[in-house]
Amino acid sequence: MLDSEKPTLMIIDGHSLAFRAFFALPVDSFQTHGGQHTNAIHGFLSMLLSLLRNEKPTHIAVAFDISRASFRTREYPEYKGTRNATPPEFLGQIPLLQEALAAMNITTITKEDFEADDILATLSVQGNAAGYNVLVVSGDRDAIQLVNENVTLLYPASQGVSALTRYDPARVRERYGIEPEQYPDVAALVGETSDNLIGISKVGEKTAVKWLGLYGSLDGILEHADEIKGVVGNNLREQKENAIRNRRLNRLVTNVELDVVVENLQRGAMNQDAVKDVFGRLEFKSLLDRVLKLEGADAAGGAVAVAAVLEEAANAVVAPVAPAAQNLLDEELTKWIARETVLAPAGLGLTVELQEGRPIGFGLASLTETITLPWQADRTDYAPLEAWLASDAPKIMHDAKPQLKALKRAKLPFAGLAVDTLVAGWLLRPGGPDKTLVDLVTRYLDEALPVTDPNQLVPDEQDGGAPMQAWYTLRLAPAVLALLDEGSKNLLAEIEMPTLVTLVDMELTGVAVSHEQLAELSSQLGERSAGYAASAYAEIGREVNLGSPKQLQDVLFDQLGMPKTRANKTGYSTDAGALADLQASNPHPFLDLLLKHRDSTKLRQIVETLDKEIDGTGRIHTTYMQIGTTTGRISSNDPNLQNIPVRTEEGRRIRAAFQAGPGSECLLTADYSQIEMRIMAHLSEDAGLIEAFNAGEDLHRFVGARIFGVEPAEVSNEMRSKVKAMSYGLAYGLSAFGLSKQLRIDNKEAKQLMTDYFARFGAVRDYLRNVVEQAKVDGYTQTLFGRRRPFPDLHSPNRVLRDNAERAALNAPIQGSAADIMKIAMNGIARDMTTEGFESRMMLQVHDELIFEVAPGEYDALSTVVRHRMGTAAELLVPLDVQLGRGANWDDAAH
DNA sequence: GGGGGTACGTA
DNA sequence: CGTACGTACCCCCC
Repeated sequence: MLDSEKPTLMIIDGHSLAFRAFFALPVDSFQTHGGQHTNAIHGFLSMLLSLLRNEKPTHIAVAFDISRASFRTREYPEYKGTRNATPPEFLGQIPLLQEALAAMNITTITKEDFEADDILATLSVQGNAAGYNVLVVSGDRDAIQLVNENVTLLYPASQGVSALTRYDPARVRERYGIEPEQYPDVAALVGETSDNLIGISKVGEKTAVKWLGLYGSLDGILEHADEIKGVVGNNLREQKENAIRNRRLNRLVTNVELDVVVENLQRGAMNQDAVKDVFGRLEFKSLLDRVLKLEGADAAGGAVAVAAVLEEAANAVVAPVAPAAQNLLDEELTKWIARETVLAPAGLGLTVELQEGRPIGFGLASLTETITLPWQADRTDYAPLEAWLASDAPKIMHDAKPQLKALKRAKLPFAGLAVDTLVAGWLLRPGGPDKTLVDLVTRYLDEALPVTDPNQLVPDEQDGGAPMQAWYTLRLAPAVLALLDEGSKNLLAEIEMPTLVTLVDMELTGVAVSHEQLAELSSQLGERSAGYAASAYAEIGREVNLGSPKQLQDVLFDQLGMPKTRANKTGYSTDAGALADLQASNPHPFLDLLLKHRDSTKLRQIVETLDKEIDGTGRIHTTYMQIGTTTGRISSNDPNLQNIPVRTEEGRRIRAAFQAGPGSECLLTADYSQIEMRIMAHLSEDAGLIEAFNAGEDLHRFVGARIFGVEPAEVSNEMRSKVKAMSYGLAYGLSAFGLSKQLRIDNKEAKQLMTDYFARFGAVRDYLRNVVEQAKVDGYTQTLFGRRRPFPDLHSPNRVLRDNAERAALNAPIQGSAADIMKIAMNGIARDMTTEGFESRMMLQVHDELIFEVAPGEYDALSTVVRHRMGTAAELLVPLDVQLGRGANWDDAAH
């Protein structure tokens, strides 16, 4: 039987998880108007609802302790004796929780003289024997001993209960270096403070694991106790009774006599009235929504499916039902691929099933058949699959990037990505809500993608396994493509799909970052912030949270009596601009200290975030979001490497920590200078602006000379910075008001500046006006390479919405064309680097900048490729200027 | 724990 | 009353 066909039994340690929830959630924030505390119940139920949604257990039970007393306390009265008295706020929450569970038709189990753990152990053994996939949910590490091939432990990842870590045997081995059944031996040796079980002195996890590796078990260790040297050896011999006692007590009982059998724990319908009553009394509004939605989801899904079948029947068309997956090998698989490829020349659907970034299975689909292929890293009998993956045979995928990353990690060559439906859907509706296969299938096929087999072990799988996903993806692709205009289809094939493949390599490559430098920087910034904070407190004679806008308002506007700043939703602004205004009108040392404190804490926070992301090889791997923006840009997250500071000296020290990794020679940075202004010159065909770029003169100096009627050499710094702000602001829809504010000049002067600017560069104004007018007619804007962005709000009666849409519309073609150009350049560079066999790697993209790690001896050749590809990515009326830099780190490599 | 709000880093 | 993002913290809610 396949795992996915087995029923799933979920057994939960109610007491341990409720107790964790109690400490994870603030007790004061969760109480009813009647004063009943509810934080433990809330936390537990919230976790439970997530589990029900993600894991879809067919059978479920929650076990509770009856009291602290059990056979263990009779045997060893000190057992759990160090525990503090149960907090009074926790008392009383358990019966209410049990009442809520009863309303949800979930069985709760208790057993006199036993702990909840023993009930879990007993049910786990029974479920395993009866052929269930068993999910044990517990906050007690002793449950690790229950893990085996069919039993997975979900253990809270941190203090709370929201994130659960899956412990299967492999994960236990990885985390503890032992087999699951050996865990009690480790715990017996080390001891368990929370249970008041004292272990062997000086023996920690490392030593215990080492001994187990040598002697296999606790018994083996004790037999060979004489062979163990040193102080720990003595301790073992002297204190072995502790270990023996601990082992006796931490062995879970697997034959507790229970009133229920596993088959009777089947999930049934909730009693909705009872649920509403209990949740109502607990005053859980959002949880009630969630629980009713969960219950309703099954029913609604069924209704839609029935309706779809009825409708199809009426039309006398065969209902779209995914073909059952076949499992083929060797010649059969070869034949299948060959045959279906001929029948479906547009491509086959492919879904790589992942677990923690590794491939664990493949789903292939033609329109009429699907194939399922489980995968293990060491298997070698899938030659036909590997050959097909590596070939140019077209593949149609959904959200291919993580899948392609996984293939690369598994060293499986891949080629032939024809369409990614996620990206195609984004081109159709950038900014739309479509993020998943379910979203797109609903919208473009008007079908409900079947909910997965409820026995599925993998969480968040709502779409029916890899073969079925592949089948829906294959059918979705033409539905989406049919709605794309020719330009967008071209953009998809020529720019976006190659970009996706390029990003795969960049993400896997990552960038080397010095932990030492970041740590040093962090401590310096930490000391600095502490100093600023102390001085700031001294100025106002008390300590406040400088990070709290609310508390700052008290200080500034009440205590110091400063004039009110710009209003926002929660009071008055305390942002850097507002504080600078205050400093000008009401100078006070506190303001300056506050700004400096903000600056240093912000930088420190960035440093800390980055430091945490450095992996075992000293590198940081960001994830690029190809569909993350409405304009066509790429975004970066976890961590965001596109907003690393650069403007201040301190910020640049962070960049200096990004360096050429071991074995490489240096970093190369390449950026487009003023690409958006160049695009404006191109699109507007403004003669003055084109001349400015062709003159080779400093742009702002050139423009300043025209506007102020002086020679370029006579343009002062002040004039230049005004012109610069004006030029950049243009592409954002800047108003005279905004310009005056930014430059801190009066509105009249700003207006004059704009008038003078457009007197010389009138085509720019005409172009910007025209973009908006055209967008009103078409309903969308378009970039140089045909990327469209719809703007429904241009006709909104709401002035604010309309104005916002106008500014976004005039910016979209400019920002978007720059994004197109950069993507074209990246793909060209990646292609050249592959075909010419470079060892160097492209690592980062920051909108108009690329960063490479240069292999020894490759700098000159690489810089030639980069300059060429970036410089020729588009043919504009003005040259594309590319600045290159070289250095040992990102800061040095900036020119 | 999660959402809204504010603030701020980048292009 | 300047476009496009992502993240962290505070605060308040459940």
